[in-house]
Amino acid sequence: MMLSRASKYAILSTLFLCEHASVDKKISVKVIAESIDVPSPFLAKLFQQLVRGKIISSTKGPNGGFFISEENGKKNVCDIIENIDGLNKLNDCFLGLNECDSKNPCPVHFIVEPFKNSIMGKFRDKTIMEFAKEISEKGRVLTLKDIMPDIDKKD
Amino acid sequence: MMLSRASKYAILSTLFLCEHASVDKKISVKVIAESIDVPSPFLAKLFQQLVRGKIISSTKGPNGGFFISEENGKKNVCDIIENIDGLNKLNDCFLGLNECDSKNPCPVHFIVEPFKNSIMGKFRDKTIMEFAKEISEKGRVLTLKDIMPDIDKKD
DNA sequence: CCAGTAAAAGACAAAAAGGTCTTTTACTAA
DNA sequence: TTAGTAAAAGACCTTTTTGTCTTTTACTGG
Repeated sequence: MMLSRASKYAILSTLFLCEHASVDKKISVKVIAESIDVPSPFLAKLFQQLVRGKIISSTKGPNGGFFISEENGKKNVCDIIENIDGLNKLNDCFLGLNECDSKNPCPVHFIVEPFKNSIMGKFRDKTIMEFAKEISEKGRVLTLKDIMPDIDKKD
Repeated sequence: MMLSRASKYAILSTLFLCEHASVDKKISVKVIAESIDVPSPFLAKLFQQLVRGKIISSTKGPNGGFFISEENGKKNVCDIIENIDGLNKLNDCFLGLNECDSKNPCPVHFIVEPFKNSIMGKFRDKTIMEFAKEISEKGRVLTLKDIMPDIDKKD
């Protein structure tokens, strides 16, 4: 039950887009990659997939870039994970057993289960837009480096 | 914060040894590998490391094999994880941020934190021997295939 | 002390994850 | 309509993880 680095990048950068981008303020991979501190060609690849999965949107050309459409904003974090890792990754047994449930639990099943439910709940209950909003209201910074580069003054 | 397959194998097979092996009933890699349903040369490698880390014990030759000494039995699950993956693997931020604490939490920090504490507690509070005992008392089977091969009738 | 057994050691192979680079396509503004 | 910009696509490389194989070493029972 754990996320690949790709998923983590995807979650962080999508939330980043929620906070900082919109239809008329698109952001390029390079800028996001630097803000989130992630290799940009790798992020570019990821973004292609997220676009195909309708998690984020993009337009090419000058003033092009990535952003969150209204439709995109309604997705939730589970959708992101599902799109990159497949949702089962989070549901899989902590110790890797392929049969593991309350009837036939692995040694740590009853420790892990409540957590899984709690986190999946959080990840499903709110849209990414709500999630991002909640985070920014709590004064939480999404970037690794808490220094925000001057994205906002462009345009 | 997640385990490699190696760690999972290590935990399962160590608990298996706790239940089924002792100084005068050593078990070979092959038997364990089959019971736990794990590739045996891979397990063999892992076991070498676990022996070096004093998590399990071994003797070569006829009637040789792996077992849990009294000293070994006092280790806990964290020791196993630490020996294979390094303990930080479990402590790392869920989203991969390298700065993530209550002062500067990642978006899911407060969801993940209680779980981490709870599971680490469970993994540290009991020795592997106690852990294994508790599991078998609860009628819990450790193997993937709940069919136990006929290890017990040997010797 | 010899034959056989089982782990130790370490070289090797395969697959997956992570990361990079180049070319093509689409768009926009001058 | 053309020049430049930025994503799309896909080939390619690197590292890590997982898994295999062969040889050596240690022990034991006869």
